[in-house]
Amino acid sequence: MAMIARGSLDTSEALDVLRTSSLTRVVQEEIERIILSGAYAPGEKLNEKTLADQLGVSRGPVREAFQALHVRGLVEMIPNRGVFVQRISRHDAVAIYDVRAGLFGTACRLLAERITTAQSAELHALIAQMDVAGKKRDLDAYFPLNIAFHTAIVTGTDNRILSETYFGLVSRLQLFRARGLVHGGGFESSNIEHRAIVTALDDRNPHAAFEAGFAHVQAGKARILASGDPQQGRT
Amino acid sequence: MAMIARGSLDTSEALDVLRTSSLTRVVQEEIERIILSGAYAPGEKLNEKTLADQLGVSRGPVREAFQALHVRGLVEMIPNRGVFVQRISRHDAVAIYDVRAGLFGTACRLLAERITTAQSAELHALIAQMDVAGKKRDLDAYFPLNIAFHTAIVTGTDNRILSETYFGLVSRLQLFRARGLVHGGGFESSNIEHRAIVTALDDRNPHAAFEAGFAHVQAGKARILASGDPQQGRT
DNA sequence: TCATTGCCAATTGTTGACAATAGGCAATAA
DNA sequence: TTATTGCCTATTGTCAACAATTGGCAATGA
Repeated sequence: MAMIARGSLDTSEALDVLRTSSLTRVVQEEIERIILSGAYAPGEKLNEKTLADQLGVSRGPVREAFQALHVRGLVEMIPNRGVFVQRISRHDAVAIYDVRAGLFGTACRLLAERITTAQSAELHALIAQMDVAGKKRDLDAYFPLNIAFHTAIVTGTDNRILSETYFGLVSRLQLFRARGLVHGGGFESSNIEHRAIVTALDDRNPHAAFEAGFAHVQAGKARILASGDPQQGRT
Repeated sequence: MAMIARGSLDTSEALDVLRTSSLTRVVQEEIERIILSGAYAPGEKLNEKTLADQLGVSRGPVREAFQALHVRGLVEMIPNRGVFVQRISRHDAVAIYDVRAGLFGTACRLLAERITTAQSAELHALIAQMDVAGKKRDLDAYFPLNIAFHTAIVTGTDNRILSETYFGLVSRLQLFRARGLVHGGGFESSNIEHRAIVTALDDRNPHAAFEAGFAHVQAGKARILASGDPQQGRT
C-alpha cells in the first residue's frame, strides 16, 4: 500500500481521488455528463436498468446518484414513475437567472474587498482577449473566455459555498438551451459590462461591484430570453 | 380510486403527499430532523444499520437519503468509513453567512420591485410585534418573529430557487450552534435594521433594499461570531 | 516498554431477488 | 365505433445476503 507510486508526481492527487471516489460518485458524475451533453432531452425518462447496464453497475448506485442529482436540480423524480431530466420553463429560467445575478453580484462585492493585483491582471487579460475575439466575431473563442472571466471572479472570492451554489445554477441553466450572445451585438455590450465590473473591483468599491455584476447577469438573461422561444419546459 | 375522500377538504393536498411521498423522502426528512435537533453532534457518526432499524426500514432508503443530505450540506461522507454530521468551522460559517447575506439582499432587491401593500403591512406588523418582544427582552417571542420576517421577505419574491437555496443555507447554519442575539443589544439594532429594510421596500428602491438586507445579515453574522467561540468544527 | 504484525469483528459497498405499482393492449359490451 | 374492464409486461421500490474494507486488539519481538 505504501509503495504505490512513490515516485509519482501526483501521489497526493491520487490519494484525493481515492478519498472521494466511490462508485456512486463516479456514476453521478457520469450521468450528469450524459444529461448536460444533451443526450437526453429535458423531460425524457432515465431508465434505471438501462443506465446501470450502460455503466456496468447494478441499480443501487444509480438510484443513489439520482438522489444527489435531484437535489442538485438536474432531474425530477416521480414516485413509482421514475426519473426524468429536469425541465426548465421560461419562468424557471428567469428565477434561476435572478438568483445567479444576486450570487454573481455578491461574488463581485466580496472580491472587491480582497482582490489582489494578480487577480486584477488576470481579469484585464481576459477582457483584452475577449475584445480580440469580439472584433473577429469569433464565438468559439469568446465563449470559453467569457466563462473563464466569470469563473475567475467567483472562485476568486475563495468561498466554496458561493462557488458550489453558483456553478450549480449554471449547470441548471444549461438545461435551458437557447444560446444568447448568438446574434451580434451581444459581444460589445457584454464586454463593456465586464470592464465596468473590473473597474469597480480595481476601485475596491463593493457597492459598485455588486451593481455591475448583478446588472451583467441580468443583461445576459435578457439576451437569452430575447433570442428564441424554446419549446421545451412548458411547466 | 375515484371515490376516495370525495367530500374531503384536502383531497388535492392528500394527492400532493402521495405524489411526493416515497420512503426515501420520509427517511431523509426524518434524518434531517434528527440532525438539526442536535441529537447527534457535528462530526458524530451516523450508522446506517442503527438508523435503518430505528426507522424500521432497510439500509437502502437510508443510503439514498444520505446522498441527498450530503448534497444539501448536512452530512459529510467518507468512502468506506461512513457518514458523519457535517462539521461547520468558523471559516465555513463566515462563508455561509456571506452567501446568505447576498441572497437575502437579493431577495430584498427583487421584492422591492414587486411588493404589494399586503406584504408591506405584514412586515410592518411583524416589526411592531418584535418591538414589543424586544422591550420585554423576551427572546422566545422575538426569535420566531424574526424568522417569520425573513421568511416573509424571501418567499415574497415568489422565486422557488431563491427560497430553497436560502433556507438550505439557514439549515446548514443551524449546525453552527452559538446563538447570537443572546446578549441584549441585539434586539434594538436588529429591529432597527428591519425598519431600514422595509423603508427601502416601501420606497421601491432595489438598490437600498439590497444594501439594507445584505447589511442586516452581515450584522447578524458579526453578532453570532462575537458571542462565544464554539469548540466544534475545528476543520 | 513500545512498535509492529496479523487476526477478527463491525461496518460499508454492491449485488441480485422479490414485491408492488403503472401503463399498454386486447377482449368485451353498449 | 367507442368506452370500459381486466390481464400482462415493464419498471420501480425494498430488502436481505454476500463481498470488501476498516479499525481495534492481542500476540510477537526488539
